Amino acid sequence: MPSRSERSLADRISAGGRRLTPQRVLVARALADARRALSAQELYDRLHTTQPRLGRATVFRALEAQVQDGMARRLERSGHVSVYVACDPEHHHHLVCERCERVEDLDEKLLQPLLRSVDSRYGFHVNHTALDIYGLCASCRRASRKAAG
Amino acid sequence: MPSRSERSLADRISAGGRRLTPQRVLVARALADARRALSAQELYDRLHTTQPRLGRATVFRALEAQVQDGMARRLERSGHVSVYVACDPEHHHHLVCERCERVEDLDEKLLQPLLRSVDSRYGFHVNHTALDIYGLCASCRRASRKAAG
DNA sequence: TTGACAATGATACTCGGTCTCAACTAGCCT
DNA sequence: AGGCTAGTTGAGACCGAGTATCATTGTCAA
Ligand SMILES: [Zn+2]
Ligand SMILES: [Zn+2]
Ligand SMILES: [Zn+2]
Ligand SMILES: [Zn+2]
Repeated sequence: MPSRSERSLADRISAGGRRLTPQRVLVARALADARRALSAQELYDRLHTTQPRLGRATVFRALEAQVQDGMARRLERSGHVSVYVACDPEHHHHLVCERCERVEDLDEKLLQPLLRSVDSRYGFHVNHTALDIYGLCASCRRASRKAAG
Repeated sequence: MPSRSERSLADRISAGGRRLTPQRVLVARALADARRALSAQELYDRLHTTQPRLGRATVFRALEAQVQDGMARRLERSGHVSVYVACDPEHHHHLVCERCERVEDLDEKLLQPLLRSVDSRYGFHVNHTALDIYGLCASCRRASRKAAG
């Protein structure tokens, strides 16, 4: 019954001239509901149990389409596996909690001083930066502090 | 003839209780001479032409050993391929030139303000950061300015 | 409604990387 | 120098993520 979010989901899929198929809706909703980064295989495993007719290649294609349509971003996680996270396309970088796996967006403005220094100190002209910060999110940090006493 | 650098190369391989084999020397020297990031396959292709007896698995193993011994670092380049670059183990991040492929080390101190902000603004406890900055190095930048007029 | 053509799903395939194992050898001990 | 032994090599089987192929299906605009 989440007709609002469902609606906008369908709209965003339809945008860009893509056909609105049940498979794409399925994948997009699953990724959005996860609220964390998942690999295509993980997503396929989850969905395949309840949707036996869903193909593996379709999941890969649906995720790729989401990336191109600005509904998700692909992160190259160490170990040569791509993971996908539902989020806006503008920003570029994430805080990834190693305990609960949640992904938080980093304010791009915080990168400006670093990029300026790179230019001035190294004469290096920055085109693109790949940055992911791993650690403990605020809530996991509180929980672990409490547990540690 | 580069007996000094050759010597220290052998020393560094021997350190950590590893046996000094011609294959390891071969791989280590090739990576050091390249002065840029290379994938295991690229390195194998280069070496295999002049050393037909060198095995593919050996190159992968030699590179992995170099990473563990602090002679090289592995970068997860986009497109699920690992590339290796000969450099010290202490620093963590690189400026990668997209024209000449050279890799330059980034002074870690430049990251401190960003990491502090992440802690204070998001309450996020940073364990580890993966950062690579892509663009044009100083010399390629000069060359391209000159060419563009 | 219908037809063009995008999308799906099954499967074959590619390719980076690892595993296995018999043959080899670096390094140590005598 | 000669031998021992455990680490290393190389060939090839294997694995797993991702892509390509192609007949079939389904969307959506006309
Ligand atoms: Zn995000
Ligand atoms: Zn957390
Ligand atoms: Zn470096
Ligand atoms: Zn350059």
